Amino acid sequence: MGNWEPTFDAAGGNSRATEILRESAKLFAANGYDGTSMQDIAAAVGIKKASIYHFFADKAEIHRTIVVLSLTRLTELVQDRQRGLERAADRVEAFARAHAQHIAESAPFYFTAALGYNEIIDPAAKAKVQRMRDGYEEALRGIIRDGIQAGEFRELDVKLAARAIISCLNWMARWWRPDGADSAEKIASDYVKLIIRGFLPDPIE
Amino acid sequence: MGNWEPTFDAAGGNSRATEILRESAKLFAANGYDGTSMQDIAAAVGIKKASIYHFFADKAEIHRTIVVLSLTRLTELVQDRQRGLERAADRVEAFARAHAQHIAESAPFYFTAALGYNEIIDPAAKAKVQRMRDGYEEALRGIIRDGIQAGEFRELDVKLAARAIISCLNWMARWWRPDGADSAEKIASDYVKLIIRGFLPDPIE
DNA sequence: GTCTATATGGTGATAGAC
DNA sequence: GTCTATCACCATATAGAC
Repeated sequence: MGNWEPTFDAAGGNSRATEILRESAKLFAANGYDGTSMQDIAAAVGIKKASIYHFFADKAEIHRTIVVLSLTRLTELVQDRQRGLERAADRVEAFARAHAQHIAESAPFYFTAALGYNEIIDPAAKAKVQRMRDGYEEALRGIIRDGIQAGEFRELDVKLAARAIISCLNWMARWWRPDGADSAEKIASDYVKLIIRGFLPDPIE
Repeated sequence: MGNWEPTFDAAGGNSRATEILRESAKLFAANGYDGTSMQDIAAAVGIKKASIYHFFADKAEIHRTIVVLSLTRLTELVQDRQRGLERAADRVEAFARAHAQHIAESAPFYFTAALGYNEIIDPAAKAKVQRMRDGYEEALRGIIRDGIQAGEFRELDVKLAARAIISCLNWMARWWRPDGADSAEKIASDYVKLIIRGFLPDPIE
């Protein structure tokens, strides 16, 4: 269904654990953390719920693992895709398209990672996720800063600008569905072009 | 804590019902719908949980009521605040500021309304909320359309533009906290100005 | 590694006294 | 309008056989 699946193999290389993570991600996304029972997960995998505890200490650990893996994949993706491009506008667009690709490939998975990490109770894990998210945003800020330095963008509030774009992308994960008219990547690209260009008409010569 | 509270009185005029709604809103926002038990709500109000059922048929009705009241208040607020202004840019900004005011005044309350309405199972209520949200977005689209017609904005994708601004506002409800450096209204205003102006420098004369 | 069986506790909701 | 008492259910998690 998407190439985020293989990354799950990083979680120990165990195939059954991978299955549990994958099915859990779908269920968490569809029904929420509390709305998903261990019984639901077991049924989706095709085992009994007690068997899950052979691989994960508890339900929270499943969720935590999903969030970290998803954020790791997201960060890799956006970094890779913008690298090599010259113009800052193109780099921002590539960044956004990569984010959108991650949403499209792993809608349920992403959803949990980006929006549901509040469920993480463990303080250490929470801090780690926060750090990952900060690093992710900082990557976009760096691109925008480069654009200003190159004279391609005006002197603007970098933090605000990065936040505006990421807000559009994160919110998109809430409403976008694969069966819609436009692909996630197209919408992301349109957002970026609209925001970079602004609403104002060309000045009259 | 905010002037959304009086609107609760529309819910029958009963003071105890109002208390239940207010405390529930806070708890839903803090811990989620599933993460909030009838016991939690009762304790916050200072009654026993069985008493809640004298005012509301079930837990879902409490949530549904909160969502509808919040969206009603939000729609009134954004409509009122932009009326009378002339320039489309000012009207968009007033719209966004009003939305931000609603977030600031009733952060927990708003949160539930804007982001948690997925919890609504009842199809009729769900449709109603969807209609209210559509009406809300359409109000912003109307302002942008006016701006294009007046030549103040260029010919742009109105739906996308409205969605971009609302994405920023909705996402802000996720991360903004009253003790931060900037007020919600200031951030909303900055978002709008940034997006309307765009990232590009003035053309060299 | 997977199972059956079960411990333990919290949940939404109801009955009925006052 | 608020209470006590309780029901029926489902949750997470564990024990221990195979």
